[in-house]
Amino acid sequence: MRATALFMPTVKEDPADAEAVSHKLMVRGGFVRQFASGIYIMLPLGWRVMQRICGVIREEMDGIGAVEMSMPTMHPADVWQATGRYESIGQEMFRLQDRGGRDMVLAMTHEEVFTWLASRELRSYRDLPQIWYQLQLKFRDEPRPKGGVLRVREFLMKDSYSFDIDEAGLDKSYEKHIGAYDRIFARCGVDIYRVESDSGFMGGAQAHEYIAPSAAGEDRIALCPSCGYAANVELARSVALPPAEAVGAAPTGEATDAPREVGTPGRRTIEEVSTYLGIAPSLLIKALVYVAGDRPVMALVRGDHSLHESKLARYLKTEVRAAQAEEVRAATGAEVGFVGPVGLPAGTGLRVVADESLRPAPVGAESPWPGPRGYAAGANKTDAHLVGVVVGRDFQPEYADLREAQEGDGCPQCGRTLIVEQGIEVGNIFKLGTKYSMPLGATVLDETGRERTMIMGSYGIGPARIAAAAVEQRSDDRGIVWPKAIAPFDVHIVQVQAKDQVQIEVAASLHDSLAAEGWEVLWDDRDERPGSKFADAELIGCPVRVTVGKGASLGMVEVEARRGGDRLEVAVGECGVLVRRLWEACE
RNA sequence: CGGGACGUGGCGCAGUCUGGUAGCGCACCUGCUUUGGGAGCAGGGGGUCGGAGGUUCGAAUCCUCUCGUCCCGACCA
Repeated sequence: MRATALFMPTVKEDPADAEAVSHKLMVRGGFVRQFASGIYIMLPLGWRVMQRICGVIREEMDGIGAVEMSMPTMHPADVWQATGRYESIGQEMFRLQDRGGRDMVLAMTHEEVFTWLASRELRSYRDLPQIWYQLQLKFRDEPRPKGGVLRVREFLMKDSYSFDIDEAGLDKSYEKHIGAYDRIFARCGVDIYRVESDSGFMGGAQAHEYIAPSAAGEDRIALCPSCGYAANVELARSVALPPAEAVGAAPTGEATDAPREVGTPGRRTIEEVSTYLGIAPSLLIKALVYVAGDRPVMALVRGDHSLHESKLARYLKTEVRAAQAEEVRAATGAEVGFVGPVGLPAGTGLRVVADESLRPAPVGAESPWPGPRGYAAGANKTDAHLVGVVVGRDFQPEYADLREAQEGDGCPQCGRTLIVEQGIEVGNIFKLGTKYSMPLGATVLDETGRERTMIMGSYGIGPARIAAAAVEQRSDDRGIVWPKAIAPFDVHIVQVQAKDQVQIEVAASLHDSLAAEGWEVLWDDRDERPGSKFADAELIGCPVRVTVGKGASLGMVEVEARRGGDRLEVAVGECGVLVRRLWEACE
C-alpha cells in the first residue's frame, strides 16, 4: 500500500482534549478521530488494527468450536421487558420509538436476542452445546465517556454466548473461553490478569474480568504475588492489618468503662480528628450514611480504610447512594463529620453495618493489641466525638465485608501481602445460568423427554480496548510500538527521496517482493521531508522499517525494528531475509 | 448526579480581567531554493470569536440563558 493512496492524517501536536497516552497517540498517528463525545471514527490505520485484532479473535473463537453470526443492534423493547432489564437498566440504554410509537432500544449487549433465537431454534439436548458469537456494535449512553477509545458510547465488541444442558456443560464452555481468551490476549501482545469480578447487571454466578495493567485503566485489582489470588477490588476479600501503629499511643485504644465525649470543634475528616485527638486513623471509626433503596443505613469502616459502595450494595441487595447532608442530619441528628454508631437518636431504627475489620477479636485470639479495642467515633452531636468506644459493647452492628482491598492487606487465601494494580478491562466472562433462558423460555428436551432450561454463559472482548491497551503498554516517547500481530502493517518502507528514480525503483520492487512473501507493506512514497517521514514511521509503529535512501544507488537499504536495536544495512536482495528475522524477534 | 475548566481560521494557542472592531505558531496554496531526523525566503487564501438574547455609541471581551467538549468524583459487562 502506497502512503499516497492511504489516508493517514498524522498530527504533530497532542490533541488538547486527550489525557491518556493511547488517546494522544491514536489521534496523532491518524488511527482515530472523535466525532462526538464517546463516538469515534476509525480511520484506515485504526481500522486495519481493528481488523487484525478481530482476525485473531475469530481464529481463536472458531478454534473452540464457536460459530459466528450477526445480530441486529436495534431491538424491540419487549424482549428487554421480558428479562426485566428494560426497567432495571435506566439511562445507560439508548431508547427510541419507531414511527408506530413502538418502544425500541439500541443494544448495549445481546443476551436477549441470542437467547430469543436459541429459544426458537434449539429444541433438543442433541442441539447442545452451542457457542455463538458475533463482532457487533454496542451502544451505551455512558455518563462520562473518557480516555479516547477506552470508554465510549458506541463500540465494537466480540460477544459470545454458550448454551448447555447443565452446569457441567457450562463449566466446559467457560473453560474453553478461558483458553481462547488467554491465546487471544497473548497473540495480541497485551499483558493481562484474569481476576474474579462482580457479575453486576449481567447477573449470574461466577464471573472473571481480563484486566490489562495500565495507568489509563479505570479498574483496580488486588493481586497476590505469592498464591495468585486476583480479584477486582470491588469484590476482593482481604485481611486488614491490625491497627498496630496505634499501639501504645495513649490515651487511644484503651477500653474505658464507657465512651467518653470529647469536643472536636470543626474537625470533620478522619485526618482532622486524628490529628486533633492524637489518635491514629486506624483507631477511628469512619461512619458513612447511605440511602439504600429509600432507607438510610450507616456503614462503618476503620478510619484508615475506604468503603467500597458496590460491596455495601451487594450486601444490602439494593442500590445505594451517599446521603445528602440533610438526610444525614435527619437520620443521626448531627452534622456530617460527627456521626457515629453510638448515641443515635432513639426510635430511628437506623441500620448499622460494620466492616469485618471492626469485629472484636475472639477472646484469647492472638493479637498485638490484646483486650478490647477502644475506638474514637462521631458522637452524633455536632462538634463532638466519643473515645473509648468498644464495638459489640457500646453498639451491636451487623458485620459485612465493606472495605476496599488496599495494597498491603493480607491475601485472603494465603495471608501474604496483596498488591493493587490499575488496569483496563479488555474482556470478561460470565456464568449466567438461567437468568435469560428462564424468562425467555429457552428450553430443550433432554434424553428423557423432560423440558430443561438451557444454562448459559456470556463472554465479551473489546477490540478497541485491546488496541488501546497495547498502545498503553508498548509505546515509547516517539510513538506506538505495535505488537506484531495487530500492527496496521508489518513492514514500513520509508523512501527518503520521493522523486529519486533509483529510490522509486528500489522501493517499488521491495514493496512488491515483500508483499509477495505475504507481508502487509506500507510504502511511504510521499513527497515529504525525510524527518517527517521517519517521525511518522515511529509514531505509527509498524514492527519493521526499511529505509530506501542514499544507499539505493549501490543496491543497499537499511532495516531496523521499531522496538529498538541496530539499524542494519543490507543488499536489496537480502532484505526479505532480514525483515523476517527482525519480525520474528518482535513480540 | 456533585465539583472544576474550556469553546477564537484545519490543529495548538494568545487576546477577555481593564469594551474600541482579531493575532501568533503549525498546517494549507503559489514560486524559487533545499532534501537522511518534523527546511528557508517571498507571496497568498481562510475566522458568524460555539449559539441566542441583553447592556453599550461600540462586545471575542460585560450580563443572562443555552449548546458542546474535557477533567476529578459518583456511576458503569
